[in-house]
Amino acid sequence: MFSKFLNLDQEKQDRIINAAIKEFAQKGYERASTNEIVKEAGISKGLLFHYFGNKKQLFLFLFDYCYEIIAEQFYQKINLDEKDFFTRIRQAVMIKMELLTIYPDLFKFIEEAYMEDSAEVKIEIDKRVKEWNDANFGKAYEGIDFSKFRDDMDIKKVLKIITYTFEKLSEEELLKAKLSPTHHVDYEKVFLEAEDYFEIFTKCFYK
Amino acid sequence: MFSKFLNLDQEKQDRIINAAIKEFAQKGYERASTNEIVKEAGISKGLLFHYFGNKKQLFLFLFDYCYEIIAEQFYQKINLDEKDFFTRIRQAVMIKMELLTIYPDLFKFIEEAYMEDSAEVKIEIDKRVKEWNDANFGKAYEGIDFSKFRDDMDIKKVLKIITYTFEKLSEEELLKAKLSPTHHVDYEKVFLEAEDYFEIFTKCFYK
Amino acid sequence: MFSKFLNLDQEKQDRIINAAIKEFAQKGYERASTNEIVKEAGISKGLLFHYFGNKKQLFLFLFDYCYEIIAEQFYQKINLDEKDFFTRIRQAVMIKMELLTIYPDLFKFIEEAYMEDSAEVKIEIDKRVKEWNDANFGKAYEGIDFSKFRDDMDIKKVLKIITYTFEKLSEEELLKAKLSPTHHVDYEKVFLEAEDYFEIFTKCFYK
Amino acid sequence: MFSKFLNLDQEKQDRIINAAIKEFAQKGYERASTNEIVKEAGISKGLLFHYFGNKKQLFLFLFDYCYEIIAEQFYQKINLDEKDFFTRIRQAVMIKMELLTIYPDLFKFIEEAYMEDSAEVKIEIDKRVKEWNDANFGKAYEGIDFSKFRDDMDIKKVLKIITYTFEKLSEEELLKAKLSPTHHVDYEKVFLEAEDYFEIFTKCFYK
DNA sequence: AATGAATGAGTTTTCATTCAT
DNA sequence: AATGAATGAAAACTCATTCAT
Repeated sequence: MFSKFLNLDQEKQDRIINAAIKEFAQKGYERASTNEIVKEAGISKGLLFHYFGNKKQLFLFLFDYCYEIIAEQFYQKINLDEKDFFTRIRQAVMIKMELLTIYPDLFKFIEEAYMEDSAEVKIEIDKRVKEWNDANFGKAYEGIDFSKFRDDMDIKKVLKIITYTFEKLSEEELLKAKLSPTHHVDYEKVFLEAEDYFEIFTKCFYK
Repeated sequence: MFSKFLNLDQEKQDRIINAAIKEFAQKGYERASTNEIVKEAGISKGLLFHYFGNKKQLFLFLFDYCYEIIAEQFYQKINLDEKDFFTRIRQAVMIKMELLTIYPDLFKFIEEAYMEDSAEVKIEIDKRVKEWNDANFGKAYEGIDFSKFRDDMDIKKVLKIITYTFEKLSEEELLKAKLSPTHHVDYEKVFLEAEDYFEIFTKCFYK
Repeated sequence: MFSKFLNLDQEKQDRIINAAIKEFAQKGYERASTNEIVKEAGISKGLLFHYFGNKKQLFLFLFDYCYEIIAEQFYQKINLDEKDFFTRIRQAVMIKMELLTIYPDLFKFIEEAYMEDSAEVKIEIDKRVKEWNDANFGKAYEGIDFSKFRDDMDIKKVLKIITYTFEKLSEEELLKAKLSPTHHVDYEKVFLEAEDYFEIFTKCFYK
Repeated sequence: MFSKFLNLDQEKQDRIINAAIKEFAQKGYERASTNEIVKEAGISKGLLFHYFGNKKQLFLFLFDYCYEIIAEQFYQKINLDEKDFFTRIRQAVMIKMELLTIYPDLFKFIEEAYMEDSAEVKIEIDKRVKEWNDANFGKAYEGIDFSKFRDDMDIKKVLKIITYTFEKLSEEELLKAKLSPTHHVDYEKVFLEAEDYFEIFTKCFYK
């Protein structure tokens, strides 16, 4: 599919990818300009289309690219020997924060992509997100000692409640950051707040 | 502000509003075409701008319009005499579903508006959402008997967990619907699933 | 022609005239908006066209109106008993400056009108200017004692040289004023400079 | 800046330049339509903006282009060895007339540009005119034998009187031409009239 | 492979003028 | 006389995509 592009020398690939991610992250799919991308990447107009066919395919390629990098890094850093659920989740939250500071553009891009509602692109993104979630949900919980959980509740639903809560919390923090003048997330505060929720969940869901 | 528009006969107002909501809901702010809106509404190009000044003001007008209708209907239908939290929430979920089937376009539009990331419009929408939330969060929980909740947990965080869970559940159901061939939400299934969560929450959070 | 308009009570006429002059003076013929004019004048859209037919006729009406007021004032103030040419010219320059400070809008409008190159309007304006000049050239020089001038030169050409010089000088000063930050003409400096030219002309053209 | 445009083959450049000059000369900046220009030039709408960015830049490019051509031709034709002021001026007038018949459109465009009062463009044009005048005023009078002039008058003001007179004369002739049915300047008559003025000036300003 | 000139349908917005009331 | 809603052609400008070189 993108084999022509992937055969380029790494430096050129990076130039193009970074230029494109930057533009999409800043302006969203619709407003992003392929003109700006080629200018920033220092390549010709025709070449971009030679490699990616059209804007949509470029966008989806980048989405997969970003997702893969982040996922790979994530599973490399996480310690799957840790059996306690909450310790594992705590780890995951910290790693996510770490990656956020290392790859802010990739996260920004992914975040924008999630919210993209250009009909053309949304369905494709949603499909990919679903696939990724299905594939990785199990992985993230690999080796967890679920015997610590109460027996009188559907454990799948319990996990969902926990996951939903942390997802919504981080969405809210990102929104707050966007509306604040500095645009910065106060990670320490977030982490402290998260601890409170861990405590509640432990009380509720552990035996 | 929009007094010229609001003095029109209801039928014409509706034609314009429906055409605009449809277009924005389908394509998002940026891609929506004022050309399409006037064509669908059967009015001239100039008239739309005579009433609304520009595309952005039209969009924000529609947002307020949709929000007001839905909120008004919601608070008309909900029974604020019901003191039990979960019974109240159960009511709210049912009313929301009912409204979703009566006004699918309004919800679709609101949903898209939330996710809009055209910088021009996003900030304005976020502002409005924050105001609405601040104003209505208290209202929805008016008269609730919070003494039934456990005393060893921060009740605000508990309420957040519950709210987040139901929000995420409905987001997921809407996404599933979009990806399904029929585009329909299976309300009965959703309701049954919700019951399971109510049970878990009651066990966890009530004394 | 404009009898409908001229039968209005003076106050309403003035409101309309002032609003229109202001708009045209500020933006020129093409960019001036009839919308702004009616808003400023506090009348309806239809009425303006009821009185003046179209934008062009309104513009030409205003041109005549301004010209008449200024000319009338000018010939009222000038002392036609003064027989010496240069004293008379000196008077004329001073009166013009005085009127410029009393009726800045009218002058600004006239000035803009002269420079108007909307083809539609330019020819009409040029025609009127020519007519006015022909009619008034004689009048301005009424009673002048031309016997003081040298006999070996065509006096008509001599007068033209003098007139051209002062016209160009004031054009240049207006341009300078426009390019300066304050937009103000330094009348005193202009007057002193004019004196130098009077001296040269007296030396050259008087016996 | 306009390097993309200047790399085109001459024929295409000319087509575009001529179409644009024609449209601007006829209608002035504001009323000129880029649509008409591309139609006349036989190029696509996008291309014009690819080359010139926007209407204003196109206009200013044309102004510089016209000015340069005319100035270059002028200084190529004028004989700077001629030391007598009036002979030199006579030469200049003739060359200007000659150029006016060779490049009527360029002159027309420049003339309209001078008078342009679209605020957007006027300031830029005025700036350029001032620069050109400062740079070329000295050049035109290079090598002139000013010792022939009377010593009892400020020579700078004398030169201004002479320049103003000829400028106004040609303005008047152009206006007459515009109002005449044929639109043609009667150069012979103009030249004869100019001779009369030369005579007056020689009598007045030479020793 | 690589270029970048060229396209043209598309966008939002403006505005003089009309006309039913 | 007076209103102002309604029109729709026209404006400047954009941009993903193509294609000859």
